[in-house]
Amino acid sequence: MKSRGLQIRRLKRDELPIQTVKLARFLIGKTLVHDLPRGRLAGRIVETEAYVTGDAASHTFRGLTARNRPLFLERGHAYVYFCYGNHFMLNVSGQREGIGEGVLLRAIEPIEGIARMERNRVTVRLLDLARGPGRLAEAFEVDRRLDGVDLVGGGVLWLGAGVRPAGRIGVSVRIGINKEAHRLLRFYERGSEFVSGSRSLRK
DNA sequence: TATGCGATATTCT
DNA sequence: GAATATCGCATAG
Repeated sequence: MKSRGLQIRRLKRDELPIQTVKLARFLIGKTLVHDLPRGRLAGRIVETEAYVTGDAASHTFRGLTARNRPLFLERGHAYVYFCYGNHFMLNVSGQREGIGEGVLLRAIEPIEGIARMERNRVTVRLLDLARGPGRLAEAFEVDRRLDGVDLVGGGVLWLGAGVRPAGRIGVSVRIGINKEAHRLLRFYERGSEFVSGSRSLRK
């Protein structure tokens, strides 16, 4: 008996705030979906970080390069890059075309395709499937082939409306950076066990 | 719980 | 050649 999964409505670009920090907050509770030939991977976004203009921690701090080009696309495009020689990171561009800003997706609560995520991650611990940006990309089979795709344009990797309302949203400093470490640009669903970082970073 | 470390590829200096 | 938006494992307390 094949599961039909739940209905998830695709978000339209018009629904995305035209401001990266607002988008980072907006995306908490929304859905990330990757439709693959053998099934769907989906989950609730529970943790994000914003990277904005003038931010030394942003990949666009020194302007447009071949790598960061997707961040300069109209809001809602994917920027996927390879980090620390091991992991892919998935970002959503957050501004009007020509402005290089984005939102890093840091953690997801798995909803659909869990068995496949377990295989992708070589772990059966539900909490660890997509808790952290590198794990998230691995669970969702996101790699550089998806760099630059439109997440609100009808493709296989897309943003959907929330299947359950977001809880209270917490704000904190970002994780894993050295520059601009004081800025409060990390957003998360408070109390969620699917959020990365230490316990204090989930409260 | 917290800290430390190695692995590893790509980008930019 | 240095830096890096990480992870998983090890060890200590």
